[in-house]
Amino acid sequence: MDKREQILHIALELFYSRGYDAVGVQEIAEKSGVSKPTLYYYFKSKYGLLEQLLKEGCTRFVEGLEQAANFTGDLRGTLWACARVFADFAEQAPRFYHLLFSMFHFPHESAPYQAVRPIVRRQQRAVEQIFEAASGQLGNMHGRQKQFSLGFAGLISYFIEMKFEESKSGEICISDEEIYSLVHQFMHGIYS
Amino acid sequence: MDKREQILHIALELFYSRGYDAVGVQEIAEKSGVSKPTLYYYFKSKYGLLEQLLKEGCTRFVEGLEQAANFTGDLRGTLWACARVFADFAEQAPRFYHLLFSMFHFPHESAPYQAVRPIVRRQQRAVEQIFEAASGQLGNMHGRQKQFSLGFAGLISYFIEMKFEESKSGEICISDEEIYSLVHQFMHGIYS
DNA sequence: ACTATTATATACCGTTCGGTATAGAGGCGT
DNA sequence: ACGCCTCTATACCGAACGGTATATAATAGT
Repeated sequence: MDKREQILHIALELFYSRGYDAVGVQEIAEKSGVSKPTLYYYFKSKYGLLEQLLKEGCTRFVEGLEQAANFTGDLRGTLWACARVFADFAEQAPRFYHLLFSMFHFPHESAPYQAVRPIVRRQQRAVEQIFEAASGQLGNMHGRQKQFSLGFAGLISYFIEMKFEESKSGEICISDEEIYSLVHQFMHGIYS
Repeated sequence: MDKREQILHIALELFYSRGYDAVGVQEIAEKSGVSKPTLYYYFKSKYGLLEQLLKEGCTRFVEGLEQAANFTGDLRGTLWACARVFADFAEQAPRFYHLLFSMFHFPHESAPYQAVRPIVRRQQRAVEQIFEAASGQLGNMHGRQKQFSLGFAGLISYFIEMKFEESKSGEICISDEEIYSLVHQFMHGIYS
């Protein structure tokens, strides 16, 4: 692994476990086996390192989500596909997933939130788009697209969070059935 | 306002807007109009200040939630009462609410999360208790209490977050009808 | 009046923070 | 052999960090 990758890897590990602000550049460099100027050579600042980390870790996820959110008439299927993208992401890159979603909730003026803001936006727009496209079919959701999209995203991410808390290894596995059940719950409530 | 209260007030404002780690004790003291040793006189450390802030701000909320979560046979009514407690809290202390819920998502090893952990626990237990009590009535939710409780909490907090993002003033108002609709959505899905 | 306790400030501690000036090593084309 | 570009380290910067030793007002009990 080259040094640049190594730095990103260690930074993820540290930001994940203690948070961006609580981790010093010094420590990242030392644990990566490089000196500080090397880190500053690749990423021009601590913030730049965070940005790059997010950018390189999210590309596939966000693109996958946008593709899955392409509504073609089947709401259940579309929601299922989106939930699957979330779940795959959380399975394949659990630390990264956790870091990302914790940053979603940071104070809006903080540096970490500034860095995730574009990703939050893209993710939210993708999910909203589903319900906007579907509102043509389902009159009763008119004007409630935003409520539904946030509700859906909230349901998914809380479910994944629950899986993390259950897991001892830090790794999780989410079956297709679980996702189906979750989407079903969202669409038809807890009684069915 | 006495100095102790003033410090807590300013600390809330600063932690809310930039996060615990990014705010220095110096700044809190200066903006509160006191010197650092005064701050350390009332709260023995920066972390102690955070703990005290959370404790004093949460007591009423958590107690209210535990009371509302007392299941007496009416699931819809119980969920409604709980959601109302969340909403009241968010209305009455928006900054505090936001700070608290952002800390729920911090890295588990970080100092801020250590401080909110007991509150998270109490809150989760209260909501779980509802579904455990209700599972006697509703066979189909057996074994899924945790999923439901996290799903419910997720739905509520995402809804409130949405209200915050819509609001320009930072203050929000959540009507009884909105809460009813939210609980209904949770129980019967988005189609009804 | 004397003493003890509470509440406050000045001035300082060592450490760590994010970031950089400078220089050297290694390959690479000419 | 020379200059150029990429990569890396030593050693340092001023500022800010969390926290404290010490002194002093003010208040209250006796």
